[in-house]
Amino acid sequence: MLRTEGLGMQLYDTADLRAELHQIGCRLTPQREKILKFFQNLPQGNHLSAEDVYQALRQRGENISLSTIYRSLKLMARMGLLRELELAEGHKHYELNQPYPHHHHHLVCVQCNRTIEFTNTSILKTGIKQAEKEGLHLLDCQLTIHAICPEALRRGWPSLLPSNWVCPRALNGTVTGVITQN
Amino acid sequence: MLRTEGLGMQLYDTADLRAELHQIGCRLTPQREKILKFFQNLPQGNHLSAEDVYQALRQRGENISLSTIYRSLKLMARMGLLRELELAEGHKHYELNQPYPHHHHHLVCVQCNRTIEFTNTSILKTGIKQAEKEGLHLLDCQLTIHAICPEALRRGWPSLLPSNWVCPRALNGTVTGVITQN
DNA sequence: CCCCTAATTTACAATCATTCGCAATAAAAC
DNA sequence: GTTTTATTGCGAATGATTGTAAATTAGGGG
Repeated sequence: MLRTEGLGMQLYDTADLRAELHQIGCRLTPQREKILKFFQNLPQGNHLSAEDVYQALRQRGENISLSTIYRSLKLMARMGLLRELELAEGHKHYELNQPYPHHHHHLVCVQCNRTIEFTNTSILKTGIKQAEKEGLHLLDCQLTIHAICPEALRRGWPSLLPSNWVCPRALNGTVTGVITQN
Repeated sequence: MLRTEGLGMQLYDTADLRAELHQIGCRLTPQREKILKFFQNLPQGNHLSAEDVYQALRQRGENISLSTIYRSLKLMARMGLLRELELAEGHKHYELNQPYPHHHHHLVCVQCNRTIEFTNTSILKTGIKQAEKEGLHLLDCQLTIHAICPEALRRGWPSLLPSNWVCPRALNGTVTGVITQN
């Protein structure tokens, strides 16, 4: 249903989501629908934790329990609707799992946690090919590059950084959101 | 020192490790040396948690505290000596970060946690290029493919699996260790 | 070779993201 | 509508990981 090569989706409306859920014996609940909609309306480059989603929905007057958020995020990640990201912050982050034209990867500075998104179609192709070769159904495919910025290196690293020092790269705009083409 | 394109290493002896540590203001301790040696003598395909390392060293009569294991693993991952893997088990796993000929990636079934390793040189090239482009020093670069095996899909998924059911693919040999060439 | 200082280890406590158990609720099949 | 069974919500529990403070040790300088 609207999938591109088995990975991610373009747009899921209520009926699509219900169908997808029913297919695996699950039900469509208002909570699940709201959570997915929330991600679908989020600007590119947002990586949210369960707590983030909880707070954001709460501010919109939607009182969905934190447990339900956790359960829904995990479920949707396993369905391939969301991507579970393991960047550098010590807890999982989620984003919409988008198909080809928007499918992207992450470059993270382990010192300042700045995250740069970039696209690369050959990686996706590799993922699809590899899953197919093993006879598995692809859910997600992400290249994560861990790196360290030169500013942090120069200051002495990893233990010599004064605890109040902030990596200069972290100050250039937001932590996430930059997209570069390959 | 023995690096290949700035990623990973072939062999680190005591002097190399000391030099690398000193360069960033850290000291070579017997604990750190033993932990790295331990990983260097491990067969390909092992992904160990901090607890695993703790137990393994303890069995060899090396009593290194769990805290030290945690700190050393993190330090060495940040140095690019080890890779921190976020597969599907809910805790981090580590393996030696090896350069080009042995550098590899992971395909994981989110249902049975079976992990398949595969190599692909173009991905490493992409990682190197991308880090360079952003002016960052590359530490690691890993493609993680999340997928689900057809056996689990057929049984109804994700909630219909009886709790005592084991995905058949999980029974084909060990959970980790298979290497396929691209 | 010994001293000194800062880095490190250790044991233990603390944290904090995530999960669990269970009663209450509500999809959706009939 | 009734029934079945997935799901929610709450609070408690879990468990990986990190913090703390005292004791130890690496390694540079005399």
